[in-house]
Amino acid sequence: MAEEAAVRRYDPRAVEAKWQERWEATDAFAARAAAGTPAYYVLEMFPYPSGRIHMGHVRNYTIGDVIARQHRMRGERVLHPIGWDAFGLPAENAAIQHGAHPARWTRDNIAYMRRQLRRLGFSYDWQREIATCDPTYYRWEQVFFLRMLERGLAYRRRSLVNWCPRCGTVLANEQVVDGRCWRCDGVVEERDLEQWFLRITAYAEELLRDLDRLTGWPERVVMMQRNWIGRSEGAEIRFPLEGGDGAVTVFTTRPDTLFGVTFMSLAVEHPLVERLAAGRSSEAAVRAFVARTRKTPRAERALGKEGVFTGAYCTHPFTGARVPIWVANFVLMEYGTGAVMAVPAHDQRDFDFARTYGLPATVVVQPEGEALDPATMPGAWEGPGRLVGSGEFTGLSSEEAKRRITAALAARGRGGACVSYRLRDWGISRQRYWGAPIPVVYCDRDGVVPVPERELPVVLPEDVAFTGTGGSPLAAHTAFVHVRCPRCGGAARRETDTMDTFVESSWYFARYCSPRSEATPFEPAEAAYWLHGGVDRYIGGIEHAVLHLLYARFFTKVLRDLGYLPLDEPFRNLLTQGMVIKDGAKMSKSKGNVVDPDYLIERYGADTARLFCLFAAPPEKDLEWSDQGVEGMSRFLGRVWRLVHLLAPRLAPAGVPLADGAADRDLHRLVHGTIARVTDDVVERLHFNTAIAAIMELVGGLAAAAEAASGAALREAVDTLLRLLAPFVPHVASELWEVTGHTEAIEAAGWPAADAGALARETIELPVQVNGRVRGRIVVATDADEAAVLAAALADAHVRSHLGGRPLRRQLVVPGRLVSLVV
RNA sequence: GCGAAAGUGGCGGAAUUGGCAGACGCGCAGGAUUCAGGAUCCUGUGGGCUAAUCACCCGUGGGGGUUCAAGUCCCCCCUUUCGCACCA
Repeated sequence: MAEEAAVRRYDPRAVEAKWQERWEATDAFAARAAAGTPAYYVLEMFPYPSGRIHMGHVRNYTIGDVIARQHRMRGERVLHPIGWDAFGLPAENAAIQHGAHPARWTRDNIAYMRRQLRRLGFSYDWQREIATCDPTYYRWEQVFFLRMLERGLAYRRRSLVNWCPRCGTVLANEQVVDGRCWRCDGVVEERDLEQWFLRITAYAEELLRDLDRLTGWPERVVMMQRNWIGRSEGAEIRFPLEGGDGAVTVFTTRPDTLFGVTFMSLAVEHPLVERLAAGRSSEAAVRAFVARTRKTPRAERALGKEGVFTGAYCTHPFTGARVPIWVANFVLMEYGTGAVMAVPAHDQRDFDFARTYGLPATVVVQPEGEALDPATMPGAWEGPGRLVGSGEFTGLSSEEAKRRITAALAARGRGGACVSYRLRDWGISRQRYWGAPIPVVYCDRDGVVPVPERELPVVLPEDVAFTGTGGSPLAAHTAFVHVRCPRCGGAARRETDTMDTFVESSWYFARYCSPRSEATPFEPAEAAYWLHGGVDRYIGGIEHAVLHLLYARFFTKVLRDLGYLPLDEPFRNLLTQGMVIKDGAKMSKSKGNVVDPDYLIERYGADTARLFCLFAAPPEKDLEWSDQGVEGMSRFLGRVWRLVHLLAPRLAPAGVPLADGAADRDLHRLVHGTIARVTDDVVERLHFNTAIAAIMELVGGLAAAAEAASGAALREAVDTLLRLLAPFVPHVASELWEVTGHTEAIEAAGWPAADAGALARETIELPVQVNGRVRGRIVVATDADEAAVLAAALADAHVRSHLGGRPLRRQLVVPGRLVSLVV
């Protein structure tokens, strides 16, 4: 085409730089509250400043940006902030290995990544940027900690932690993968340390109950949290020790099997073990077993059930029978009471253990239509049935027996109903430098003393030495460690552990409402406006399904109870985006299959990168990387660029009426059909791939109709096309908006509304089925009645030949859909 | 083992409430333009049968069922991915 030579070439670099500068200069995406105007808060999980962004970030933030931009165009006030989850171990490792101070390393990384995010054109309110390593941020975290300490929600206790000898540090549970360190792959050991805990278990019931309210969350995530909290209803039962001194208390979900108990199993860490074995012939064997088991990593313990008899007995609460007490490697001290009543006939673990050690089994639950025999059973019967050999409870169903036995235990003072959770309190102490200091000191006289609030923040000192050996550098910083006791003024020692970085990410979403506020963490008016019932849309990876998303829910409830936030749940709607896959595996440095976003922006531009991430798959599914797919998106934008330039001189001014005639009417209909589809896809379904497909069809239709359509119809079509494109590819849409004569920013143009009238058609084509197969198509008036449609169907020659003159057994007209004939 | 999600052309994917399977893109093929390549534009593209882009048959992991009509609903099975994993 001769005209094409005149069209300016599409140069993404120049276009994108131009608009990014303009957005920055005008602070275009500042979130400003406006009473009476709807607020919309869209948030993507903030990044760890690792050095460079990866394609997963690009995908995550592009999804959020489309939503933010679309809501802005709908006239809502949008809060779309960004920040940095800036504390963490990699910064400290960089210091040890390369000598760069964690603060410096982190700041440099943030600077580089911030530039990358700007180059992608994300519409953040940069005035609200936060970094969690900033004392003005973690200061509030220290305040929260003190408040939790006052309420007993933070407490100190000795416990077993994961220790990686090769890294010389404690690891969080989530950093232990199959018993090995996630970074060096070394075998993780257990260590007994004093640790700070947050009492998340106090909120177990509410955290579980409120899952039902999270209707905007993926069912999968709700399920994972439900399993993680792991609520079990059952009974606590006390078995008095023989000799009259105390009892073994167990938790069981199967009180109905109580009469089938043939022994007890205690965890090796159980406090009774030592006392029970003391002075007996079994003492040496028990000690050896306990010592050996405690040295064995959890993962290896699971390989076989082992145990040893303590020599001691307890007494059955109903029968008075002697029950031997064993120590077993598979019993967990952290769950229930650390002691299990063993019922080999009705629990597979007990069955296996009993087989190994020749212990007896007693059947007390008989399944319908079967007679179990302990001698011949291939395994335990764990299902329901009717009770046998269970005294006064014999004959009851297992469900009924659970209730009655629990009640009888309570009446005798031998136990009662009990609820147990799998959820454990959250250990937040980290023997690491690069984290928020825990604001307490230890005084020989006064014990644990909180740092007075007026002295906060306890600032993390920067003048420390990184040797990589001998524990946290903080412990060697004498000015930091040696302090006066705030209570007695005597010599005291400061806590040198820092907080788990998951603490910072548990409340950052709320800080964005008033990130510079110094008087209070959350200004009530701002929080009320933006957080009306939670973040409207939260977007991030499924890997946080339990940890971060559970901690943030917990923190929100605590902050509510402390009077800081009027909020029960942090995230109203959650979108978990899939991974970015290449050559069949998740993109990762170790697999060598990463695509560098910088390269992509350099070669194709940010708009192409964004468009590809959105088009290749719906957001919740994994995205398969395709170099050719990227080319395709680049081609599409080039086509739009040329088409709009070509049509620009022909566009009528706004307000000129459409011409009569099919050309304008058809284009008008296509335009409004596209608006309806794209709006539904973006707002309701969040399926950007089909939204983009619809826009592509509009581009195709527009190109085909261009010659016959009037300047007015072209104006409507081109303006609409650009507005629909704006959230996805904001730079090129902005540029073309200018090219087509607009002086106002495209963001101000608003989101187009579909005109239902434009979609109306005079005629409609319907398929006609004969015996369930399509045998013809008829064109009828849209408002034709059933008889007219049927007559048209029966008049179709091809349909008639398939009917073969046979009488109709059934005829069906589904209005607007099809005609179905049966012979 | 328990729990969940998924399985559709050569590939990514679409089909929103049971109503024309394969939208859109990639790839491929043919053509136009071009010295050539690239770029761009046009046409075709599930399989079979066929001279045919007529018609007909088959087709959404496999097998059965419900229905005028099933990718979609029901039952059984297979495969893959993810999560939890001795939780008493």
